[in-house]
Amino acid sequence: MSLVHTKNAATTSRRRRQPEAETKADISRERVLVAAAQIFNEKGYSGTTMRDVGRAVGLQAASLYYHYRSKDELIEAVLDKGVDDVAASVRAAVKAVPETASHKERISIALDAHLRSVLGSTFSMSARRVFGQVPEPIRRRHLKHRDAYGEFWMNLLRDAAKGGALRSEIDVRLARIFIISALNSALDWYKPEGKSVDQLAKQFNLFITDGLFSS
Amino acid sequence: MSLVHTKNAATTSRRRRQPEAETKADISRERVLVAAAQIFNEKGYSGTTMRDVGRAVGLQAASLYYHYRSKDELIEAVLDKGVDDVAASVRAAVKAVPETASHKERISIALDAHLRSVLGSTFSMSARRVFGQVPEPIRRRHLKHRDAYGEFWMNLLRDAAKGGALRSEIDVRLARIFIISALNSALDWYKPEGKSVDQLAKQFNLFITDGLFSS
DNA sequence: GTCTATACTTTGATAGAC
DNA sequence: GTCTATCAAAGTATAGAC
Repeated sequence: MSLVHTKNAATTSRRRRQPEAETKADISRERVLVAAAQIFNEKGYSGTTMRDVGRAVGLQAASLYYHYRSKDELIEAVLDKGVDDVAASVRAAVKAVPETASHKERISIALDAHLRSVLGSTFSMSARRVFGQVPEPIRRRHLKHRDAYGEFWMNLLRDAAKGGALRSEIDVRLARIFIISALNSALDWYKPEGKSVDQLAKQFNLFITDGLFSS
Repeated sequence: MSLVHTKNAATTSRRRRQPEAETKADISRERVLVAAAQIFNEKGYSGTTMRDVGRAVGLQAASLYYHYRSKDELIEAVLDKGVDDVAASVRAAVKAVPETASHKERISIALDAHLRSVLGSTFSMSARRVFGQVPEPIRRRHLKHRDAYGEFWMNLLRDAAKGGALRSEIDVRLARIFIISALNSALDWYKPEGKSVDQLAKQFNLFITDGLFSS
């Protein structure tokens, strides 16, 4: 039957009536993923060993291979979840904006949602940290997830530009990268002990939409 | 006599009249450093082996230990040179600005110099890439170099704020981090095939000082 | 599903000849 | 200064018992 490694094939021994009952395998797999995100975030890609991850979930390193084929498959899952979660969260926030809102309002909401989402997710923290450390093939595959989210922002900005909301000298493509990079940079230095995410979001919004200088 | 590992003790066998004649050791040490920066930048901290570095300079891995005590001493040198070079370059550019210049002009110059310097230096590229991967003690020591440069920017911005050039709602401390992070982010995605550094600098200047939205 | 045992590989670093 | 030889440690991954 070979159910191994096939996340939802484990529906066999289901006893409850929920359409998506979680098997023990599902649960372990999930716990491993969460722990991996945590540890990759702390120690980086090469710095994290399968033994580390195993210890964190109370399993032997060898047992992890029942859930993930390799360390690389594991980190790829972390990476992808990192950006997909943020993308979903921002899309939802923007979708909730009334049609009547201005371009600036819409983009402000998106900025805010991105920052909050990113700072609140171990997966995106982890993804940012290890992205540059991961083997090339993984990075290449993962890039598709980033690009999809990047496209979303491109549309947001293109609409604003068409509506005449943006400065005319601006290269929209560059602006998109600038925005996302600036927001993500918070992952490198933000410490919850200082400013609240709320205050941070307000300042970033100011920096990005209005700039630093007055008049 | 034990001259080993003491960079300038090698002045013993000097034959030329230059006050700083380079011994063979100096030359090798330098070549190793440059190669290391290159390779660390490509493969990251744990991804780079002493064998890799040795191969790049035509030495055996073991021979590197004549010039650097350890892999960590080597990467720390790369890290420090990365930020020190940029700092020196930006300080020089700002020093050359006429006293009569406005705060905005001064800061524009600094932005420009930082971006150019960072994109032109293998050391700063490498430093950015590996900073998050390096053992904690190294990172901690290295942080002093960053902080020194950060202070320079703080003064620049504080002056501008005092002069009333900045928007009053702005948190200067946060603005400093925002600026440096945004500029450095170019290291992650800039490709020489696209826009020129010139164009890039102009756009960044616009984004940061004036913001994205018109009026 | 998870364990124990272990094969295999790679790495940072040292010793000592030249 | 650089080489050859080598070691000890650590890591990924597999095999097979339970």
